[in-house]
Amino acid sequence: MAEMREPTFLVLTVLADGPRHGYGIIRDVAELSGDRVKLLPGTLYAALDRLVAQGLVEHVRDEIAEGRLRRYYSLTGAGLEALRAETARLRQLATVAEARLRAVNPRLA
Amino acid sequence: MAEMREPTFLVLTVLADGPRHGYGIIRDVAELSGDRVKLLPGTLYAALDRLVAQGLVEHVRDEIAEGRLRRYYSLTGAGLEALRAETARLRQLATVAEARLRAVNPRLA
DNA sequence: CCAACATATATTGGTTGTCAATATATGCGC
DNA sequence: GCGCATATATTGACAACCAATATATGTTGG
Repeated sequence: MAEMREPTFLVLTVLADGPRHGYGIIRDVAELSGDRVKLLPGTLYAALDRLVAQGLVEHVRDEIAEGRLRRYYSLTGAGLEALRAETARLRQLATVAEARLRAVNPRLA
Repeated sequence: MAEMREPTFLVLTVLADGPRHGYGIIRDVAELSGDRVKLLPGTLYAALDRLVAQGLVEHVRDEIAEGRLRRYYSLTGAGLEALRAETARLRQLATVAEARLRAVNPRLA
């Protein structure tokens, strides 16, 4: 699996909690990231199409709520595995960088 | 500061340990990542130019070792801060995703 | 009542960082 | 002398993202 960027990672993370529709994902990503990441429509819908094509996400159903169409998406098994792998990679990156940063501090103190 | 990709992040992480020349960064990044990330020359030198232009890295000196030129680069104060911020962001991402993944497991077991 | 705003999906054009490939040159080992 | 590690550099292509715009419905406030 190729490199995954932050917006894509957060989409998968949100979907790990259960099916969501596009706009719901935008809201949840904003909340999950403390309003740091606000997905733009172009980013989100392109990401969903891509993730479906990659088999990490599937389009599960459509709903009409309050007159508006909602397209629901869900994580696949492969998507869950990809999220696990990606999370482990991020954790490892943070861990090695933190070790280096701890080693740097004393020299500056 | 805009989004930082993995190769760029690892370059900063390596430089947190002290000045390095380009090829040394390539070697250290490979080692640091357990051979998972092997920087290509195009990626590295473009990243160094960009980081210098952004003020996160500076070109400190040149050496000639065994007949070959070595261009040494070092983290700036801004670069160290950027690395700290980026590391915190990665840790936060990993943490929230891990929480969701822990919540998902029981439903599947 | 209508204007602004939230909800909801979609497309288009541009930017950016990376990959892939190629280039050049030196030192070392076989 | 040939290949390999060392060392820097450039070019073209691609993938994901941002910015902007578009369309349409429901809700809320003046």
